[in-house]
Amino acid sequence: MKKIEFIPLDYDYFDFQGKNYTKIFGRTKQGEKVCLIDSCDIYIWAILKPNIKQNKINEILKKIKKIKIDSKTRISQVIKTEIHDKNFLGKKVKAIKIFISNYKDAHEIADKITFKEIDKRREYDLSYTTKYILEKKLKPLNWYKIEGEVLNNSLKFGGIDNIIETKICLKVNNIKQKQEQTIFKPKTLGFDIETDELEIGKGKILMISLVGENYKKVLTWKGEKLKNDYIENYKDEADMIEGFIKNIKKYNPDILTGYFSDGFDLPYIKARAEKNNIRLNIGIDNSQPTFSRGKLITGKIKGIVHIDLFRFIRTIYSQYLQSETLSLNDVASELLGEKKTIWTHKHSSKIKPKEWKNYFEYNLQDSILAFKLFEKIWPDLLELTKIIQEPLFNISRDSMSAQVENYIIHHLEKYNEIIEKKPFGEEIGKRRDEERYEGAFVLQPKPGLYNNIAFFDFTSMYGSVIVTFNLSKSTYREEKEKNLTEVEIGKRKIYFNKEKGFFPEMLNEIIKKRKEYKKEYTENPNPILKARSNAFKLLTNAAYGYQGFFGARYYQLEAAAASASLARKWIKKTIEQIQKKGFEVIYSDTDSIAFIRQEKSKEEIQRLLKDINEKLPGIMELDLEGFFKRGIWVTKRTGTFGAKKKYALIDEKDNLKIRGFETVRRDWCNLARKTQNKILELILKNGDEKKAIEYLKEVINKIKKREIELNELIIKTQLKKSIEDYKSINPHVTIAKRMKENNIPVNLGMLIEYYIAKPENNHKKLLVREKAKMPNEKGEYDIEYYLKNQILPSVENILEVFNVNLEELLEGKKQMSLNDF
DNA sequence: GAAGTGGATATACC
DNA sequence: ACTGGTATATCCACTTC
Repeated sequence: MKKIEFIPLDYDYFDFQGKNYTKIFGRTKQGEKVCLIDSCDIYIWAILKPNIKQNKINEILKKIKKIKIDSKTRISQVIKTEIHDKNFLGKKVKAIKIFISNYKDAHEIADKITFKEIDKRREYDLSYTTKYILEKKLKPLNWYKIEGEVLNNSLKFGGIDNIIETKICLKVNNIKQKQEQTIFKPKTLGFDIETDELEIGKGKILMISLVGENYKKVLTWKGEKLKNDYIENYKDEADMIEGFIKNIKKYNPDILTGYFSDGFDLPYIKARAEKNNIRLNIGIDNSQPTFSRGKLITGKIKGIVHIDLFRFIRTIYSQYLQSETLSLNDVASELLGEKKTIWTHKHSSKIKPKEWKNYFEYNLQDSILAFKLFEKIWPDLLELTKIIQEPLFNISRDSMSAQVENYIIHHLEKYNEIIEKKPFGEEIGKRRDEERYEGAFVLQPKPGLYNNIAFFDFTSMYGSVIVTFNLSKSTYREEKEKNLTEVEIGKRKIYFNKEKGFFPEMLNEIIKKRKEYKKEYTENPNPILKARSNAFKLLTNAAYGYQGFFGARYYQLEAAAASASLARKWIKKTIEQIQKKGFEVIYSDTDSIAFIRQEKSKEEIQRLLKDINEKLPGIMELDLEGFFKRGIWVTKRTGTFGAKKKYALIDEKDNLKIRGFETVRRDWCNLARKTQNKILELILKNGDEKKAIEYLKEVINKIKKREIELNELIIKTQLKKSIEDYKSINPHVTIAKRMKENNIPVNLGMLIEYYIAKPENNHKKLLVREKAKMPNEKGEYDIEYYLKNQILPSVENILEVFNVNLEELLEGKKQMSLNDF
C-alpha cells in the first residue's frame, strides 16, 4: 500500500475483461508523474411514470435485469437495480437506478428500456470521464491524498502499467481531498513548426522549436549546421522528428502548448511522421496523438495535455482583449507586450545561408510566445477547470454553452436532480425553427452635445432577472395556475413557478461567488482571484444565452424570452422613475441609463440610486457606472433621428469612452478612425467644434495634396467564408481572389487588406471593388473616395450637431452633396 | 444608363 | 453548430423607368 499526494491533470479510460477503468494522469507533491487506475459504478436512470404499483415495478425490474448486450468484444449486462426518490425538472419522481457492466453500452441498454411504465431514460449520454468525476469526486486540478496498491509490472489489468512511462502506477483504494493553497504550476512545453507549405503534411517540416522553463531549442536539418546554443542539428526531416520525440520524452511535460496547434502544428507533425514511417509515440503509453474528426480538429496526446491557446483565447479569453485580430502577434503584444520577430516568409529553396539564423530565431520566438502566453492564461484555465470540474483538455476547448452546461452537471447533486439529456436530430431542428423573441430595449437618443452626464447600469441584469423571477426549464409551466409568475412575451402570456428551481438557485450562487471574489480581489489583487472572479462572471453572463441556445440540455426559449421581457419592463420603469425626479434621460441600452445630472450634486445622484434600489425586486441591483463631463450623440446617416449604439463620453479625468463610432470599427481605414477620434476628443474636451474644424481642414488638405501614407489608407475586412460562397462580391472578396491568383495564402477568417486607387480611365463610373488594390499593388490613392467615403462619413454626423456646413470645408469638389434636400 | 431599393455583409453594443 | 437579440453602415445586385 502506498500513499501519495496527487493532482489530476488528465483522464482516460480503458476496458479490461469487459469492465471500464479510468486512467488518471497527474503529478505528486514531489513532482513525479503518476498514473492512477480506478473504476466506478456505471449506471443510468429510468424514470417511472407517476403512481406505478409496486408489483408492476417489480415486474419491470425483473425484465430490466435480464437485459444483455452481446457484442463482438464483450457481453454487457445489468448488474443490479435500485429504486430512488429523485427530482427531475421540478417534479418529484421515482426512478430506477440501473447499474451496468460497461459504459459503452449505456445508450444501447437505455434503448431497450421501452416499457410503458417508464416515462424517461436519462444519464446515458454523459462521457465516461464526466461520470467518473461525478461518482468518485476526483476533480481535476485539486489536490488529493491517494492510497493505493503499486502495480509493478503486474499482470493486473492486462499489464497496462508496463507500457505507461510513469514512475508509479497506482490502483486506487482511497481518495481524500486535501485543502491546499499553493498554486500548481504545470511543467509546460511550448512548440511551433515552420514549413514551406500550409496544407497539412504537404511539404517537409524545416524546423521545430521547443520552449520550457530554462529550456529552448530549435530542432532542424536546415541551415548548413549552424552552431548556436539552442540549435540542434539533424541529418534530415525524419531524424529531426525522432529528435522531437526524444526531446519530449526527456522533458516529460504536463502540458504541450502551441498557437493554432490543433489545426496546424500537431497534425502536421503527425502527417510528416507518417510519411517518414515514424511512430510519433509521444504519448505516455507510447501511443500516437489522436485527432478527432469533424469540422474542428482537436489533437489529443495520452498523458500530456495538449492545449491550443488559440482555441481557448477565441472562445473564452477574447472578451477580455482589445486586439483587433486574434493573431499570435496581436494577442502577445497585448498580453505580454512582446511581438513575433520579423521574418518575411519565402520558400526554403530561396533562403540564403546567412538568413537561416533569423528564421530559427523567428521560429523560437513563436514558441517563447506560446510558452509565455500559457503562463499568463494559466490562472484562468486553472480556476475555470476547478470551478466547472471537467478535464483541462475540455475546458480549454469547450464553447461557452458547454461550460455553462458542465457547471450545471457537476453541481446538480445537492438538488438530487437527474441530469436532462442532450437534444439530438429532429429536436434540434425544431428548436432552431422556433420564432425569435423580442430582446433588449434601446432608447432612441436625441442627437446633441450634453454636459454633466450620469450613467447607471444594472449589475448582471439578465442573470439577476433569471434569479429574481425564477425563470428556467424546470420552473416553466404550460398552463395558468394559482400562484404563478405571469410574464408577457409578445402577445402570449407565460407562467413560472415561484418555488425555486435549481437553475436560478445555482445562478444565484454563481452571482454571490462572483461578488465575493471580486471583493476579495480588490482587497488583495492577484491573478488567481481575478481569474476566479472572472470565471463566475463568465458563467453569469452566459446563463441567459444558454437557456435560449438550441443545443442546450436545459433549453427553454420561454425562459429566455421572459428574461428579456422582464429586463425591458424594469429598465423602462427605472427610466420613468429617473424622469419623474426631473432628470432628462438621454440614452439607454439593455441595462444602462444615461441622464443629465444638471446642477445636482453627486450625493443627490447617489440618493436617487438608493431610492431606486429599494424598490427593485429580488436581487436586481442598479449601480453607478460613472459621471461624465460631456457626451455626444449623433443622428443616423440615413434619417434625421438619433443613432443607437453610437456615442462618445469624456469623464472627469479626460478619459474617452467611445462606443459604436467608426473609431472603434476595424473595417475603416486608420486615417478615418484617427481623424474621427481626434475630432471627438477636441469637441468633448473643449465643448465646441472650433479646434475640431481646424484639425479636419488640415487632414482634408493633406489628402488632397497626396501627403497621406498608404498605411493610413488601408482598409481591412475579414473574409468570413470561402470566396465561392459569396453572393455579393464586395471589395475584400475581389482582393481575396486576386491574392489567390498571386499565390498569396488566403485563409478563412483572415483580414483582407486593400486600398482604393484612382481609376485609370476616368470617364466610366466604377464600382468600389473595381478600384480596390492590394497594398503592394502600384497605384495612387483615390482622393475622392477617401474624402467622400471615409473621412466625410466619419465626421459628418458629429459636426452636424454644431450645424457645420461641410461643403465649404471640402470646397473644390462639386459632387459633395451633403445638404442637398 | 441613372436612380432607387432591398439584400448581403461586416462589425459593434450589451 | 457550438450562448442571445439589437443596431448601424457600406456596397452590391436587382428592378424600374
